[in-house]
Amino acid sequence: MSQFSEHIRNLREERKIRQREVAACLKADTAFVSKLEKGERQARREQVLLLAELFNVDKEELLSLWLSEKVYDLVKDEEVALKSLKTAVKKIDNNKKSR
Amino acid sequence: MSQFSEHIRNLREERKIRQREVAACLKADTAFVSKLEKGERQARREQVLLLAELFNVDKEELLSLWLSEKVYDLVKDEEVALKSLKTAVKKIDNNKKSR
DNA sequence: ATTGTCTTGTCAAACAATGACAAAATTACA
DNA sequence: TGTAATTTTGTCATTGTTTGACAAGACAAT
Repeated sequence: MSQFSEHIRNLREERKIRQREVAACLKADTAFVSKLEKGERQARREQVLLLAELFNVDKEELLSLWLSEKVYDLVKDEEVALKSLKTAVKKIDNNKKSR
Repeated sequence: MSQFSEHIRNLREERKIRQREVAACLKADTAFVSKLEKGERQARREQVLLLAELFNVDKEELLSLWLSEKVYDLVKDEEVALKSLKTAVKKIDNNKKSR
């Protein structure tokens, strides 16, 4: 269970819709949706946008949550995780300034 | 050119060794090393450790630089990059506390 | 017991990454 | 300039990973 997967499950349950409907929106089957909601599969970017539309939530918010999950997965097993993230933040800050 | 790739090139040049020797250390060919140094290939974790040994630098430092590069690559094209990184940092902080 | 919903296991197809090779380009220097 | 060493580029088969489909099982509600 990840932040993102819990979130989309919550959204779906709040709206009282079935996995089948989410599946239709993503053109996938319910097994796939089940796995998304349990964090056993990662959504692709395009799917995140479709979900945001379906649930009528802010796309940037949902994308951000999705991306942070991917980042977390990338670094979670490393001692140097925090340090690396901070370095990455600096790099992005620098790029922003120079643009 | 990435931070990491520039760094390993600098290390090599400081020590005045050839790509051929780096290649031997990694059991690869010089073409591969060239690409590493130009950021056209990403090193694997194991290779980073070998490089740290070869250049006699701190493994954690080098791993950290390598990982931050991967993080950066993951988020660099997204508007929500910074926000996502900050969310990931929080998640790691939380995990630390709870352990 | 039947129906609808969700979950699990498995697998082939799609996709991406790696490392090898050959050949071209560049550099060093006799 | 010639040539030997080094580095770079392009290409490609191999390998590894991810995705989404299917079938079957579990669970819940009635």
